[in-house]
Amino acid sequence: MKDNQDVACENVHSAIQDTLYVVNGKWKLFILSILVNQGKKRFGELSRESGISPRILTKELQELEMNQLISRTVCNTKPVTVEYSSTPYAETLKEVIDAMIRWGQNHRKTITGQ
Amino acid sequence: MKDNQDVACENVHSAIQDTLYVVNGKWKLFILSILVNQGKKRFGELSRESGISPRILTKELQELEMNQLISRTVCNTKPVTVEYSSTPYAETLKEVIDAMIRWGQNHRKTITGQ
DNA sequence: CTGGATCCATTAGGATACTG
DNA sequence: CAGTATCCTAATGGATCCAG
Repeated sequence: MKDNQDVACENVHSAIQDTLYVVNGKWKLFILSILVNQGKKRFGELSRESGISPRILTKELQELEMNQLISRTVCNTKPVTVEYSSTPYAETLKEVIDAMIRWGQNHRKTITGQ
Repeated sequence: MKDNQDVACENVHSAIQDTLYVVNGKWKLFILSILVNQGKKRFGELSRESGISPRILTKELQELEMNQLISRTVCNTKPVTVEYSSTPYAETLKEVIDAMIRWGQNHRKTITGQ
């Protein structure tokens, strides 16, 4: 294991940085957790439920779409509505998201003294 | 599971936000991954290996220490050296760290076309 | 309804030089 | 060696107005 670790050392470091680069900031993993766990949402729903202002939400959604983690569908309604949903590729992040949810739940118990 | 999800919905959201609040920024999880996987490091080692400038590193380490995720030990050397190491509580974050390392490795393969 | 445009305040992050 | 001080840039976030 030591040997493995030594040779893999550089890769391990760049790996976690690669992930942090894709899901950087306060919002991306949060948005993904909503879409992955609850399915598709419209722009307004996301804005309301997350508390993210439209300007920031637009930017975050565009970056997530660039990384193939969400898809954007314009609906033929009047006025137009737009649905965002997580892609199959985003499902591969579920392991990360779930681990963070579990840790957050446990951490809250810990700091509030159970 | 639907029922569970509905009642747990608010908690799930705040949970991931709680986690993101503790390990916010580009560096905290990266620093933790080094200390968790490689054991204790001195300030200078961390700065060199991570590429984080001293000012930022100091700030990040202080915040991690405040959250009981790392411990700081001043050694009786001349000149003084300081060792940082992950705490047992940081081990509970290993699940998150490892998931992010695995995802980053896979993501790199994906975007470079395997 | 979606989301772009503008303006402004706050914060995060980086480079460099310097002190105990 | 460890960490501060100073200075600066970029990113983040909120408010509001507006257009397709």
